[in-house]
Amino acid sequence: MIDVTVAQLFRDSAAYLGKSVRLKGWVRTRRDSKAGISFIQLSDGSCFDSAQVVVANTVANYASEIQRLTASCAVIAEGEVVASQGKGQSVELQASKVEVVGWVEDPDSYPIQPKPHSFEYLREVAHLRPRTNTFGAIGRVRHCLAMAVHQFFNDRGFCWIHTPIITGNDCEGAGQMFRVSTLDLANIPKTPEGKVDFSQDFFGREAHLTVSGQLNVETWCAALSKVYTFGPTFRAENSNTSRHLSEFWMIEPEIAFASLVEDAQLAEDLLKFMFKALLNERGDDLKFFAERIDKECITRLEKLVEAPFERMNYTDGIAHLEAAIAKGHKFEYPVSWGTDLQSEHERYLTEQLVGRPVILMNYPKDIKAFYMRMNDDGKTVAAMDILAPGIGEIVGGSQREERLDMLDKRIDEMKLDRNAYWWYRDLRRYGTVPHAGFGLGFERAIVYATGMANIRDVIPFARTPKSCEF
RNA sequence: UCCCUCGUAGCUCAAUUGGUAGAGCGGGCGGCUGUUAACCGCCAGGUCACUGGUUCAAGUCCAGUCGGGGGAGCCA
Repeated sequence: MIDVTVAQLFRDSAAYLGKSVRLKGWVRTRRDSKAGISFIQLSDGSCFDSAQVVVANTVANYASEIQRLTASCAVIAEGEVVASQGKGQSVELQASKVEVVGWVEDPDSYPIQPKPHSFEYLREVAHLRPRTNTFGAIGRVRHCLAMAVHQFFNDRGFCWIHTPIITGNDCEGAGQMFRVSTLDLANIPKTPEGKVDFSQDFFGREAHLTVSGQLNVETWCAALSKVYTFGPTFRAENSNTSRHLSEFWMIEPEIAFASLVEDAQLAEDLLKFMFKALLNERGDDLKFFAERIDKECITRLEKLVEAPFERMNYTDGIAHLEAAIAKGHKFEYPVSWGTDLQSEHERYLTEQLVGRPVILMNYPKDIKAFYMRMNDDGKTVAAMDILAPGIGEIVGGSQREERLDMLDKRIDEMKLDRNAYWWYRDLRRYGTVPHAGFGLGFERAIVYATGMANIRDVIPFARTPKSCEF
């Protein structure tokens, strides 16, 4: 008797023919034949497909238990692997014994049924949705992409740096932060001036959840040369869209002795590596997404992997948009050099003009962060965004300002406090070096790969404003 | 936060100008079949999101509240 997963059974079906094996999993459906046979679709999550377990009425608990099995009952099935007499599967398990490990109480109201459910509904039963086809596939795709990220960087000599989740910087500059505190909310200590006395808080100062590991990872970049972070990130913005989460995962590489050109190439190489791995390893799940979620998803990935990304200066992007307007294309918002692109503008460039991902580079300094490197024209900074059809911005990055005088100038211009950045500024005082990096939204990459419409459905437990039930 | 939209059985949805609340799936029982989202018959299952109002009469009209979704902004 050998323990096998469904994935192993189908991958090496010829080798298992005639062998006695044990499968463990959950019932998807049960079909009865009153001639004395029941068919159980058994899923263990190891691959997209479920296995067919054939149970004859000669099995001891056939009438007492097998015929009472409903969706999601947990069972252990033992028997011989035989060639299937039916269509739909190459092999099946001819059961000699089926042990019911866990029943479903009140099958009448069990929330997951063998039929399509709306994703909105499934979010309300997030603890049970992994048992559906779609979310099982999401789980495996997510894992595959995460492993590909680590393999990509490891192959290229990067070190994975575990940047902190809790940060004492209230100056990371990427948006609203969640406060971390152990103060008694009903009895908050105050200073003589009437302000909250954070010196009595856990860390003796204000603390928040990180909105980016970039500033921290730059310190390790200035010693290990090639580094990256891959971890959770938190934004307390009141964003209610299909592209935003309050807690999401981000990949942030940082490379020393590098410019924006190498940075953009790294981002392109990473995305292509991730999606190649997905095409190679999760064909079963992608096939499902192509059939049920988004017809284009496989061809879109194949196209992305093959063709070079389009590179375009911000200034040229504006020119393209103005040309489109001249030809009669209507945008809701006006286009002019110096303003940030609206969603509709990004969509036009990547979806209509190019039809592939676009790397937009060298943005006006006034719409970008203080740490981005000033270009020689004095008007633009060495920033880049990668815009992807269907989701918009998937990567945001830049070459960092490595010259202390220029960095200080930008900190002052943006009315930030130099002292708050003392250790970040130290990096420019002690062996500074040109360096660059970017942030890749992990869930946005999954959305792109699968064609799932809402980012809340590509993370196991979505955190969004007014939503933290599970 | 702003704009739009939706809320009816366990789930997916229907219910005409305001006039007794319906189907499919799922569940139970029975039938049939090496079945494939199986099929056929019967049965059970509803505070029509909540609160108030208009009306002889409200799932339907009005107001408010709560919740879901889409779009925008912010960004990844």
